[in-house]
Amino acid sequence: MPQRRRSGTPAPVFAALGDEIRLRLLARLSQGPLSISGLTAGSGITRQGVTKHLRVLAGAGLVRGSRRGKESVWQLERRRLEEARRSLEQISRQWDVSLAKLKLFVEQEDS
Amino acid sequence: MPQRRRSGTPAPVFAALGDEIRLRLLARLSQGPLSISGLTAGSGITRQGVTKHLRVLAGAGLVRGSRRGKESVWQLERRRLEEARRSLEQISRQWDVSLAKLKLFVEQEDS
DNA sequence: TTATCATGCAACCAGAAGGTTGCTCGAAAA
DNA sequence: TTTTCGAGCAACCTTCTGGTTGCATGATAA
Repeated sequence: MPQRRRSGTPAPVFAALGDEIRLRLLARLSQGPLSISGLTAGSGITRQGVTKHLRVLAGAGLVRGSRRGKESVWQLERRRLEEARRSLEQISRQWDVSLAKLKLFVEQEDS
Repeated sequence: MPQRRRSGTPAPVFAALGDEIRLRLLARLSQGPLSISGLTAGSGITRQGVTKHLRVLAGAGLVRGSRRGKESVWQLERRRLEEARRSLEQISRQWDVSLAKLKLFVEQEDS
C-alpha cells in the first residue's frame, strides 16, 4: 500500500521525530544504511522493538527499507524531512510576525 | 516548578508538535494571545481537552499562560521553536551528507 | 543437507494519551 | 448580592504506544 501520508499536514512527521529512540535510529542511519540487527545492537531494546520504531519512521516517510538476502536494510528518505523543515520554518515565520505585532501592541499601550 | 525541559533533546518539542489539534492551536495563537474558551470555540473538542493540549505545549516550552482576571490567557513562547528549527536543520544537514556519501559510494560501485 | 541467522507475525501487557463528564470556586456583571 | 462566566480538579474510559515473548520461515553458511 503506497502513499501512506496524505502530505497535507506535518504532524505525523513531527510525531515520528518525537521520540528519543527514533531520533537515535535516524542518527545511526545517517552514517549509512543498516540492517535491523545492526540497528538493534546497542539500542537497549529488542529487535522487535526496533522493528516497530522503524515502521513508525517508515509510516512518516522518513526511512525506507528493502530486503537484501536474508536481511532487511534501512536507509534515510530525504523528502519528508525537507518538508518538515519547511513546515517548521513557516510556523516559525508566522510566530515572528505574531510576536512582532504583539510587541508593537504593547508598546502602543505603554505610550 | 520551572524548567521542565532539560533542553538536551529536541524530542519532547517534536512530540508536542506531532498532533494536528496542537498545531492548530499554535496557528491560532500565532494570530495573537487567546483565552482558553477563545481557543475552545471552533476547536471541535471540549474546554478540558483544550486545556490538556495547552499543558502539553507548555510542558514542551512552546506556549506560556497567565491569569488575567477570571480568564487564563495563552501566548507563544519563541525560544523553543527556534531550538526545534535549529535541530531540524542540523538533522537535515547530517542527512544531506549521508545521502551524498551514499550516492558517491553507489557511483563508485558502478564504475 | 543441516544448522544457524535475520526476520516476520501474533499475542499479550502496562502505561500514557486524548477525551469526556461532573463538581467546585473565584471574578465579573446585573 | 445574586447570577453567570471562565477555569481548575478529579475520575473515568478507550485507544494508542512501546515494549516484550514465542513461534514460524526463508536464506546462508558449514
